[in-house]
Amino acid sequence: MADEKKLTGRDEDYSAWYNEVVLRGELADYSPVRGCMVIRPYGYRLWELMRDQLDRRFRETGHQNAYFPLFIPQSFLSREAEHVEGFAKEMAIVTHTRLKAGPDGGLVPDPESRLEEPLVVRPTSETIIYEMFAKWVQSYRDLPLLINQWANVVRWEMRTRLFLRTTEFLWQEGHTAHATHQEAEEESRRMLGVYREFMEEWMGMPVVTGRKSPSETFPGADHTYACEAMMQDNRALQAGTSHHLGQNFSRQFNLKFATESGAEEYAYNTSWGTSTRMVGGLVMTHSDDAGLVIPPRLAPIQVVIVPIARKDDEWQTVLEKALSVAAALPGVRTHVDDRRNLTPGAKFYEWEIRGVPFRIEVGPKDIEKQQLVLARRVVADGEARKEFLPEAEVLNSLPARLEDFQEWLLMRARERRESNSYRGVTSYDEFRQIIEGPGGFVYTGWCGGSSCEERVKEETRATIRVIPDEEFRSVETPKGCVVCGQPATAEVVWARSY
RNA sequence: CGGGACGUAGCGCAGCCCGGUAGCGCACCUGAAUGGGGUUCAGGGGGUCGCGGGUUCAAAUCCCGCCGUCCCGACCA
Repeated sequence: MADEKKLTGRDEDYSAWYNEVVLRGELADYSPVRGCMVIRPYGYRLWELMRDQLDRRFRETGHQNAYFPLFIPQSFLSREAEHVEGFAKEMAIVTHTRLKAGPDGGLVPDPESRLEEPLVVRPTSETIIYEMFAKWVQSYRDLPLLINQWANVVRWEMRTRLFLRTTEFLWQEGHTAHATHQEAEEESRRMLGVYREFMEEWMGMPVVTGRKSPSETFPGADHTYACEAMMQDNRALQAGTSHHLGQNFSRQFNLKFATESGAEEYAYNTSWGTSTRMVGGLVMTHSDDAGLVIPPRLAPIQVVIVPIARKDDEWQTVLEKALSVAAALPGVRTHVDDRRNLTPGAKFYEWEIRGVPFRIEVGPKDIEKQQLVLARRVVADGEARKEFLPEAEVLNSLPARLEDFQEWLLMRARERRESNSYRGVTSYDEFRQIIEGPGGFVYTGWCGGSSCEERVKEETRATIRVIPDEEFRSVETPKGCVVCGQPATAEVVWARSY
């Protein structure tokens, strides 16, 4: 029976392991609607903590929140040709506004209520937002216009997976309008940097940043930047994107402004987004065979305190001590597990599967010795799982220990990524052996041709994740394309992805 | 839309081949003892066996049809 409670091992079946960790960690649950997800309170709190951090950064960089409609007139989508082509195949469409009794006793849409123009449920909001921007912008003095929206969107994907690809998901989409190409370019780079900083410093999830190849560019964008993280099965996860839209949308939505010299010009737009998918990335970056591992800065509960007692009179004393320990940790998100009907061991397992960074145990023996038992969710090889420390030391050192653990998780993830990255690969055979074997990030030269990219995708299911930014590039300039051998125009990162 | 599997209690499953009182584990409820790594014992509640039809004295079990779910592909800004 103990076996039943164990998780599927990470290395045995990664998908099953991931699902179990998410479900049993109580982040989310399946919903009656296929492909949709219920985010449970614990998972939602985690999302709120992420959201608050990002939102603060958006405000610090001059953005304001606003809200736009869920429904978009179908015709809006079709104004930008590439945009509609990219999204047309995964859309939910509203065509009627009433139901009536059908011939079989069930309900059918009332034909008389058919909408003249169908509404699509937003898969992203560029069209409706730039329609509004066009009304708001008259002069260069109205620019830049820096808006962000927290919302839900719907994309009717064929196959879904908790947090990583759900039919409906929560996200944030920033939309901006600028007077010049350069300003828009700076904006899209700036917001990519905001994402990267958040992912590394708060999620402990290192990312490779760079530009997308044309085939992976957002439909309607001039070019797209992205943050790519490596999961524990060595596949890539696109965790955030930032698009420079050029004047593609402003031309279609008539978003014009008067310049200083009185001339009329189309604005330059950017859009950028991150979603609840980041929660999945967090899970697949740190968690282990015992369950979730949540970095301290984002953990809904940072320290759980478990009182331990045999008899009722002991319980009162021990519980009071547990509460006083919690009170002595201001600014730390603590939780005292005062449930009387569970054994301590059962509680330990439960808080481990929920990824709480630190656990403090308080028993009669500890009170006597003025000590506490401290356990970190994950320790380095060879380190003790539990420490018996004087109470004062635990209280004084906890804030620093939380920060240490945060840093340690990032470092561990970075080391894992680097040991599964292959630089300077020149032979296609070697390339295939890596992708089809252990997997990982493979850095090679690329001629820039889409046919080489397509061939790799067909043969290995790997794609170009990014044309990496300078700091991620290997030292030598790539000599030739790993596929066709022609002169390379850039170094690229290949991987199988989610 | 192709290939494969599965549908029995909230969850995980056995039973089906060979038709005959619907079972097990976990979870849940009650009581007692327990409590420093998944406590133990005793008692209890919970089911149109995915749906429809057929064969039969009798169907979870055999036959036919349908529906649904999952996995692998295709798809995935």
